[in-house]
Amino acid sequence: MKYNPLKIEKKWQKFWEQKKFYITPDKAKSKDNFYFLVEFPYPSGDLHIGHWYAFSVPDIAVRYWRMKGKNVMYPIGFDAFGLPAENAAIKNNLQPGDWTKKNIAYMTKQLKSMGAAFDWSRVVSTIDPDYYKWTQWIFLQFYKKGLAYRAKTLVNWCPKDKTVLANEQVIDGCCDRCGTEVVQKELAQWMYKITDYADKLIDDLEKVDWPEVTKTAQRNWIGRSCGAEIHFLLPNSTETIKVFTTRADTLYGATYMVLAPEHPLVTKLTKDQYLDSVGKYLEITKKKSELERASLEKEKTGVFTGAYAVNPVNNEKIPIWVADYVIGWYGTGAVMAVPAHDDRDFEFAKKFKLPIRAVIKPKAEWDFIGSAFVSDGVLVDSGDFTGYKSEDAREEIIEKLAKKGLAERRTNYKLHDWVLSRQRYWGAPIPMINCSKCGYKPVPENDLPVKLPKLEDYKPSADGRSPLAKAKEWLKVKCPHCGGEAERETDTMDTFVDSSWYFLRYADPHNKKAFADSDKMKNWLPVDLYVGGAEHNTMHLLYSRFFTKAMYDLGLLEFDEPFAVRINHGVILGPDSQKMSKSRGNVVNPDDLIKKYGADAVRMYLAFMGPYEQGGPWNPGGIIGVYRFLNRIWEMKEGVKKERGVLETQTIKENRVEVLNKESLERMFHKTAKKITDDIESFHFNTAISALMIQSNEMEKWGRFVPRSIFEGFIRLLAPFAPHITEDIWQNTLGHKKSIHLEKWPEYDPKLIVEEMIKLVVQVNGRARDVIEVMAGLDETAIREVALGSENIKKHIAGTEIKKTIFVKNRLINFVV
RNA sequence: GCUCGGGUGGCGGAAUGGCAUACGCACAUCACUUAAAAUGAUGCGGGAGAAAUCCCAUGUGGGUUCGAGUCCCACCCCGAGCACCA
Repeated sequence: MKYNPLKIEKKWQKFWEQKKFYITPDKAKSKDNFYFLVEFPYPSGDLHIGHWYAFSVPDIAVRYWRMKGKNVMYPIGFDAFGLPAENAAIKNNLQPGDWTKKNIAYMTKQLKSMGAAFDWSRVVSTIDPDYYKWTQWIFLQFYKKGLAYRAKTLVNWCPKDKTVLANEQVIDGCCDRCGTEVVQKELAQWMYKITDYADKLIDDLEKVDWPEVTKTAQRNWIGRSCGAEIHFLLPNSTETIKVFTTRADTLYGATYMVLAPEHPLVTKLTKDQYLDSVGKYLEITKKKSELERASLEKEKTGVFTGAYAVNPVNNEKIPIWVADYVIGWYGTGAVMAVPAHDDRDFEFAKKFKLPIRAVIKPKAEWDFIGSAFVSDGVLVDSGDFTGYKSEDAREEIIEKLAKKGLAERRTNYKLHDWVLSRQRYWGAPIPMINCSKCGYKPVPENDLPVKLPKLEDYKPSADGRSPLAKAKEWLKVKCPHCGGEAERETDTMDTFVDSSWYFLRYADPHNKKAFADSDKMKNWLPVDLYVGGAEHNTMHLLYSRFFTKAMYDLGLLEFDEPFAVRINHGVILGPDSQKMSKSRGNVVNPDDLIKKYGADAVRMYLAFMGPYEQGGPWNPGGIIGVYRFLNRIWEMKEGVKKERGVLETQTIKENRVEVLNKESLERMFHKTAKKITDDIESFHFNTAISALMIQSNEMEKWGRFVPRSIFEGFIRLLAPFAPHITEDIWQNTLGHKKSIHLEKWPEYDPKLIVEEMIKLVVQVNGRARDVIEVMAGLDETAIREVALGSENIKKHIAGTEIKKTIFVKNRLINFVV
């Protein structure tokens, strides 16, 4: 019978489902638990090859750890609320709920065709009221502790999607969903106080085994910088202007000050004759978009206010300017400008012909005409501090000013609080009630969930009012405080809120009384291994860490980092090396591939094509290689039905008879088993598959005489990679009664992976000149004798004297002449 | 500009400081076939040579070492993230 993947795969998938193999108990006798998490998909409607990469490749490791005797939980779910689903529903003229549920049903079917060891009994969907009840409940716990609050601030507004966005969702000034340029709007929004955790979020990165890229991305994103706020006095006034700086050592070089246009003192301190020009400047900046303002290409602009500030270290009067290169919300919105030691100030000073005064010098003489000197050095022209090193001067100057009340140490962060409210329909309602008498009051926990009402017209509106405002009946509610007439909050939550705790729910997905039972969480959490895309570095992964830390502080969790180990997978690109997209027409459809080659071949090829962290373009011709490999295994099984007890056979190669003996094949098998064991554990699936191919190439030489014991071991090694074909061979051909996926992983014998005969390289002057086959473990004297017997070596050292011999046991001998 | 990755055959890629190019794809020749597909065998970095064998080659230029794709220094290119954050 020919290899027919379609037929056998369906059959075994059904078998596994009926036998409930992958339904993971919370505890299993004498087995350690292993929580293996992959990012749950967003139900876009169709499984694409990227999903296969994300789920079927890690499934190799899942199946491996199960065979190794661990009780592995591999859950799956759907991140189903959110903008894209809603936009798709609008486009298709459907209810978002109908659209999403249809997609979930279809994708569930597709996911099952993957042959992954998902535990379908734990499936979680964020749109399920039983789920978002707890999303709302967690919000209320945060609210009670002041970690969720409402405030009016400048927020990112997407004019197309008609909603606010978190800072993390603005990419290069544009909405990360639709690409429209984001505008700044002052709106009252619900926020999570993630900034309270800025330090812990940076410092605790030490505790986790995550890729360095992810860690640095998070550190950069949080952007901690330690420095001081320094008070500049205004002449004839008690008022001061505070500036934030990390370079107090350059204070003597401050020649002017710059306020951001948003700074509250700008109009107040501007002198009469400058009011016109400053007013005009403020007008112009207001019209600029964030993107324009942030553009580095444009020339710096600014105006003088006519006012002066006094430098606290030397009582020098310096002019105060307004310029939009200073960011209003960061630090104090005001900076002291030290053009000699800051690139931006330098550029500005040159343009407006402001003085440039060097106060830090490297050892050598240095001229500031060309550019600013921004490194640390030694202070010059700095009063009492002349001669100090930068790093000392910083401390001392702050210290001195602090004593006079003119400075205080300060740490600033780039991180903003997380704006979680969205003026859109398709999300979990924020469980708050707005009473005209009492203000905002939380929905009593007993009334949760606040269910999302069905709305005929759920489209967003331009005025920033959520569509839920149209649900008149739903809106009306009694104030939980005074009992009077009140209205529900109409904003919904950002989807990232839903996904910030889903991994907790998998531990206890059907709990009606709590988001998860604490004993059940003990079984599984924190997550042992989390595999997902690098695009979540500063979003989902940061938010989840924040949730975990906040919930830990609330006493809801017993750990403060959610994911012990993180692996980022690469992205599969189209054959043209471009990102796959329908408009480009370079989308690879996994369903077609399965029909042609089977799920085993698809998963194996994805694992084989390169390092998992790397991803890369899909090569349409490549899959045939693993397909052929599986076919050869399929053919090979025919000869193995019976153990023939053959210890030796032969094959003819290049007209030479090659003698094959079972012992050396056995040794090779143990080496292969070790290689594959190590490779799976380190996620090097491509080299593991290569080792499988090498082993099978060797076994093929045996024709119909492949020793059964070795073949069975091989099938077990192959099982995590190609679960269907191995199951079929295991049960149907080899006649085992139980599933291969309940078998133990082959343990290799360390004694057998040591070769008896080894190929030892003979070098002359570090260049390989011969290879000799010798007994393993021979010492230098013996090897030297054999090596010097080689004709080619004799030739290379003829007429010269051996000055030195380098000998590496079992590897090489090198004669230096 | 800063931070983190990476640069190896026609292609995807392999190599604890020790035979560079494993494994696979593509390609070529042969076998099977009326033919093709499938399958199998052989070859496949460049150069010289009948061959044995030798020389050159891991982005570029230096260095360390008996020996460097691997370590160090400088530079070039590609990718990702951050970016007027004081």
